[in-house]
Amino acid sequence: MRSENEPSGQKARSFIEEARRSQIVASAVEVIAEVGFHQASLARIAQHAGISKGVISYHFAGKDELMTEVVERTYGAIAEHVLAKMAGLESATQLLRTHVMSVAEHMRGHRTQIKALGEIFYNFRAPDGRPRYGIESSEEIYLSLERIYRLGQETGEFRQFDPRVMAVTHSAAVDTMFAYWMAHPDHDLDAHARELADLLERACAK
Amino acid sequence: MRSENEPSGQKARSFIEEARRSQIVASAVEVIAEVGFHQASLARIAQHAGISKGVISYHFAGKDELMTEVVERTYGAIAEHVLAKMAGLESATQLLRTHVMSVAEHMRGHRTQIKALGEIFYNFRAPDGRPRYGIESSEEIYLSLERIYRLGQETGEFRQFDPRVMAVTHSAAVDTMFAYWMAHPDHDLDAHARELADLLERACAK
Amino acid sequence: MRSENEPSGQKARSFIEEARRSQIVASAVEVIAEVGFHQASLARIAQHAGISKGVISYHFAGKDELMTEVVERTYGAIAEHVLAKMAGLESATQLLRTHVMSVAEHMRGHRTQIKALGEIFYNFRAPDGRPRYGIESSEEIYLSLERIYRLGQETGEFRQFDPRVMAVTHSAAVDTMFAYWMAHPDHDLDAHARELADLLERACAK
Amino acid sequence: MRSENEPSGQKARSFIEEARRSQIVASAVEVIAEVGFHQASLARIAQHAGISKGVISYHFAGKDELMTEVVERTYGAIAEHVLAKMAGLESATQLLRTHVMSVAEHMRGHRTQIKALGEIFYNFRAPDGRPRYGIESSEEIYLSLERIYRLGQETGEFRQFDPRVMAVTHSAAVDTMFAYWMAHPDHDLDAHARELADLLERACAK
DNA sequence: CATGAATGAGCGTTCATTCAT
DNA sequence: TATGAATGAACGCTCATTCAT
Repeated sequence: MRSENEPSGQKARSFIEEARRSQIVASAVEVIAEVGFHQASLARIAQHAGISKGVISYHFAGKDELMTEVVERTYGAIAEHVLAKMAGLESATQLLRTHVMSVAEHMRGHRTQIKALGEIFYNFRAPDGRPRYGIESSEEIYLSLERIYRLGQETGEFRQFDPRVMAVTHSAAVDTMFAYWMAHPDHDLDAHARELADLLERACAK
Repeated sequence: MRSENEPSGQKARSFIEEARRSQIVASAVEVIAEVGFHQASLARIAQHAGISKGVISYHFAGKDELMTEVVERTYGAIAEHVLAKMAGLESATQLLRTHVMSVAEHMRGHRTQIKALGEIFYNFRAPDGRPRYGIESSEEIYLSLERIYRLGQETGEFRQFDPRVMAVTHSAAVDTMFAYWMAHPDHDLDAHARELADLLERACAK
Repeated sequence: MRSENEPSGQKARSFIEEARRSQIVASAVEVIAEVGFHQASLARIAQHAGISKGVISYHFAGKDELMTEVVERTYGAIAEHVLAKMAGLESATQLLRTHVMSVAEHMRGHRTQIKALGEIFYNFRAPDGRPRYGIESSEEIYLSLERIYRLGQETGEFRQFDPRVMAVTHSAAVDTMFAYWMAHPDHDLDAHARELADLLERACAK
Repeated sequence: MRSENEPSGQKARSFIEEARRSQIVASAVEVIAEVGFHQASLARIAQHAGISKGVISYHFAGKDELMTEVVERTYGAIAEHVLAKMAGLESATQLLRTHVMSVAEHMRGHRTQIKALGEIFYNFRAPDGRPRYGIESSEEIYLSLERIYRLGQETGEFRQFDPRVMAVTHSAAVDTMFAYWMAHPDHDLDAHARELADLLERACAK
């Protein structure tokens, strides 16, 4: 196991190692998206990547670490894209609409990754049986969205409502927009996003 | 399989059998809710019920039939409750609000069942690997909700919008209200439901 | 278990009991012939007979006793038929030919029974793993056939040869004639029997 | 399954792997010969070989593949030996006698293998319940033997008879010679083979 | 670094048998 | 007599993990 060699914890990974990790993560994403979390065995992931099972064990402490890495990379990519789009905007309405639209935008180009992300969020559990990423781990998102809704209330753009309920609903609506689109690939994602933005905007309006 | 012991093909289930099936279904619900679909092995379900593994195989053709039964019973109970509450209502606004409120009402008394239901919906797959209850099987719900929203548009209560997006969002918001409440048991479910009803009502308002 | 009630071992079976045993044996024969010895579970045999599994356990000490009964009844029927045909014949050649022809005759009307018999002979094993009816249990047949061949040698009809090899070969040829006919139902069983009788007769001729 | 660990699809088997497969096949042969096909579970075969159950699953796709391999290796060895002995012979009488004698010769050194082969032939069934190697799969042998008998008829060595009946009988006689010898280890196999060759030769003679 | 090999626990399922009613 | 119910062992198989090379 790699970590045995790095008691200090932070030694930089070699280029080769980084490449292997990326390759394995990519393979994991594809396999999970295709066959689901539980059918995505290390054997299948290795086979899909064209490497031996042992390689995965060598580069990752276990299946858990691999899954965690998938989540971090995939989730990070969404956040990066969305935050870039929202940077500089000042009105709550604009922020709200931009969030919905930019997530949809990102979805279109990253179906597989987001599918895999959802599978892991929903299925990955600690050895004690408790979900590793329960809804608790959405707290960060809820806080971000709440900030937008609170801003709108402060500026007077929005009526008074419970920002937490709005954030939870907003988040759920966006996630399900993705799931619906995955199940109905001909569905017009852009139109859905626009309708959803309207919906949320009106729900907040005074 | 049960029929091994029974000459006649279609005999109604005996009282004892019905009791056992119910007991097993109940145990399955509890185990699934606690450890998740995939960790809910027949061995665990049997152990939890205090019976031997073979009993389950005796009363159910297989894990599939057991899961199907759990879904039918649990989902049926929700539908029954909600439909009863909505019966007789005529205004789309009332229907919409009642749907949200009555689902929340039911949730409060059936946490475990609904948790298990979600696990099965999300994780149960056919032998070919395809989800048994994918988002496709929400079609029925979407159609029901669409009917409400269309009614509102026809009566002039609601503005023009895409009823499908509204239905999908409504459904997601309700499901996530449940998940959020499960993760935060002190959360005020009723208040959330009321806020959500407001939110949806305003989103539709002219 | 029945035998518990009859320490003396020989109490006559009631009419009802006899009927049940016959019914179960008949069902066992049909099931074994259709799906093979190992797939012929008590459950399947009971289901095929339209009775509950428990009935079999009640009337037979176990699967072993049932199988033994099938063998005895089926084998007895063949012996009865063949011996009747051979009764009164005196020349070894006639006896030999009649044996082959009468077995074939019986086969035509008892495909299922003989198929089942073969399955049991070949597959039925004692708990220690040893075949219950190995080739050792053909000893009786071999002795009968040997008697015919010895007779022919004594009367001068036949040349000198090892009667045991002839008997073993004769028996195998007849059994395989059946197996071949089962696999090729359009095969002309009578013609095969006649050819086989010729073959054996010539093999013995001076 | 082996391929899990192997990137390239068609790589030749390593020496070690080949050794393990041979070891497992050998163990399977011994266990099958001793306790019969159906009692020969993977657990027993593994235990007999002194390895864990998983090893078998690792080297063979499943029980089916293992059984198929046993058949191929064992049957191949017989064919090889017999064909070598028959090569170059031209008279039908010689071919016939050599076939019987060389099979017997091979039997003497491969009791266990041939016993196991018989078990598999008779008991191995496809998932649909149909025998994997029924009497139908003896067709190849029948054709070979028929060729010999036809040759004899053409050259005038043999009288006219149905070559198929002769082939089926020949094959059955040889198989049963083996079974008889297995049950009676003191039986003189060579003498039996010689007697059988005489028997068949005379049965064909003009 | 990477591999192939091996492990052992756990899975869903089948089945002969036992037993109270 | 007959039944439905229940048991528990064994089955083939999957899989994350470990390890010598």
